[in-house]
Amino acid sequence: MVATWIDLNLNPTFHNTDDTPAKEDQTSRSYDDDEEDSEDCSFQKEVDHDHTVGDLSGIRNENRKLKEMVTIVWDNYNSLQAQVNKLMQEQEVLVSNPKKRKLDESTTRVEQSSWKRRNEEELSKTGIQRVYVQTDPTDKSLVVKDDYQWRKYGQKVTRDNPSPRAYYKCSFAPSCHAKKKVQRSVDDAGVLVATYEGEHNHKSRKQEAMDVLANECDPDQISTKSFFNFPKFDEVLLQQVATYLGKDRNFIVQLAAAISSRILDLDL
DNA sequence: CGACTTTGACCCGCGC
DNA sequence: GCGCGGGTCAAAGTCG
Repeated sequence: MVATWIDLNLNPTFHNTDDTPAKEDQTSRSYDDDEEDSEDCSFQKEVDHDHTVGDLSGIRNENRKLKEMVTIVWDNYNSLQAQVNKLMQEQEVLVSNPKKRKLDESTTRVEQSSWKRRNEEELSKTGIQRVYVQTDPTDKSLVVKDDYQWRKYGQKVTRDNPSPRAYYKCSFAPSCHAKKKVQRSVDDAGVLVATYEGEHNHKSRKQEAMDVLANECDPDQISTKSFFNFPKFDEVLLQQVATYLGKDRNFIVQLAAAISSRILDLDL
């Protein structure tokens, strides 16, 4: 049994698209080898330097591609989330307002949509935004993860809902006046309803991460130090991507194949 | 030890 | 004025 250490880090060799292990072999030479052939040490340094520069530009390209992919995934996620919220709001309007439901049933589709639009406009006018999040119904926590950091300051049981309502302030309070209320839906205990009030006067964690990433991609800002200190990325997004990839059979099969081929390479 | 959560008490607006 | 209910405060507890 050969003990094999597998480097699962996103090291500079992962983007090596031409599948030439010769370069990798050069960089992974042992220190003993370097001591033995000290004559061509300077030459070796040059080769290593060129190789490192090549690696860095490769990482830079890879970083750009990843950023583009993440942006696309994030935009798709947001548009889907907006559609879900819209549907949930329409459903809640019909359930929570029997008078309006009766009225809506007897009116035309055009009238229905115009009334709903007015309702949404009223919400946006007051600066209140409602977000619906599907969660595990058995999970009793009132936590809605978003790009901001919140501090819980109260919890109340309200008359119209057996589920308690949690009150959050932005962690940057009192300088930031943003607030949110989180309560389970009366109709579906698996749905958390987050009501946002006020606007943040600072950047979200995602925006900060994107800024850092943008700086990382800037060729003028490039340094080996910043490359290996991977930016603090949006945890939620990362978790979602990880979950998605974990469910993808093809990805798992390809990952297993890549790992096994790497093990075989190391044994040889 | 600081940041955060919990929870009972308090405040305040609204309807009667 | 009184009671009710939603929102907030603040002390105590918890956690890393």
